[in-house]
Amino acid sequence: MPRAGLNQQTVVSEAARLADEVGYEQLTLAALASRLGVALPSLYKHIRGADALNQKLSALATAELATELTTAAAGRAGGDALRAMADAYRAYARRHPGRYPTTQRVPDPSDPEHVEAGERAVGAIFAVLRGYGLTGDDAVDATRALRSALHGFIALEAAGGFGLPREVDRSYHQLVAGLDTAFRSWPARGA
Amino acid sequence: MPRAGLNQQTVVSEAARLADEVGYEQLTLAALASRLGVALPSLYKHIRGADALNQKLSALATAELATELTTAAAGRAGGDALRAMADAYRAYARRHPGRYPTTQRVPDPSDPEHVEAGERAVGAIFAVLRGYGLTGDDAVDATRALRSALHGFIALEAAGGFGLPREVDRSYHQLVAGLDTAFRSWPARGA
DNA sequence: CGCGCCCGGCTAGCGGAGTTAGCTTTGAGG
DNA sequence: CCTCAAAGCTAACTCCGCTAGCCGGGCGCG
Repeated sequence: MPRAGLNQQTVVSEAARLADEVGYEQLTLAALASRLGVALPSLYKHIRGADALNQKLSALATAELATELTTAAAGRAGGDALRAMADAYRAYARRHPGRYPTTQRVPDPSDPEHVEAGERAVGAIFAVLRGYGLTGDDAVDATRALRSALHGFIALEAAGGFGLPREVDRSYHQLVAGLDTAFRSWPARGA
Repeated sequence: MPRAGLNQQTVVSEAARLADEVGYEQLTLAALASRLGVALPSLYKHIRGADALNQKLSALATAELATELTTAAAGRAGGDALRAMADAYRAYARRHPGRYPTTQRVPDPSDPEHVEAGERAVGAIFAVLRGYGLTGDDAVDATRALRSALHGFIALEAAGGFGLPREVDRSYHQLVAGLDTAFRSWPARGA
């Protein structure tokens, strides 16, 4: 009986693929093991358990998302950058419906790659907001607003909270336009 | 051995209390049964199963939330109404961390009370947006934007995605102010 | 080239969650 | 007072995560 030749890398990336196929909620160690042609307990040689797997998935997805956001914003500024980043954000969530939810997990402080990925993601957002003249506490507030709006939209969309799919694109476009408006005249702190 | 005297009403409302105490993820039929002083399978005399319970919980929470939103907006208009409604929304989510997540479920079409509760909630939002002169498709887009922003913020907050708790209030305040700005000059459709 | 040992696979078995089947018994209404 | 529907129960099954402990493949070193 030849060995499967797994390692943490292959386990996590296959888990990511599986999650995208069957949905985050349906991602199970049993399904993953069977997909990898291995008995369930064998996974424990590579990963500490279900929770650790989700954490690693979060690190992977956060890194991917950070890269896409950075790429989207590169070479653009202001509203252009904002729209490009927002589109990239939603596109990632739609392309990877299983791994996207894991990006909401707070990064594991003991995993340097995870922490770095999280910093890259907010760094990309900060860079765009700097184009609106937002820095310091204002940038913190605006970052939270941007993340809230985009994540909220995607969560509602994924939950089926909206009606006709065709119209959803327009609503997203309007949301981003609204953010642009808000950032242009972001209320002064303490206002 | 005297009967416990349960019915669907008492089961669901106790589930709501339990969910708020232990968290939505930790709400389990086993825990609920033990809380009600009954064996687990007995619950099936009142509820079809775990999924049906969550659906009923959703109906309950949606109705409560709709009432709070309506009350908050009553007698106010424009930015005042928006701020009051946004505060009520977040207050509900914080006061009922277990039942709030269920409000994201799409209403069960076969449960008239659930459907009606959902309509009341978006009706309350529509009424506030009408104060900004938003109607028709614009109101649909703006409603989605508002729900996205508020829900997204609460989701990130609950996930621990923000830092210092003290600052979070300010960020929420700024988010709502940004929404006010956006709604004041909501981009024309087709823009 | 051969041999030892590490490590990645396995089987067995536990506890917890949800669900179903089918029995018993309470207690309200005729 | 007696019937009977409904409300409780026990037992048993499935699926999931996890732990313990065994086994053998194949790499590294003598």
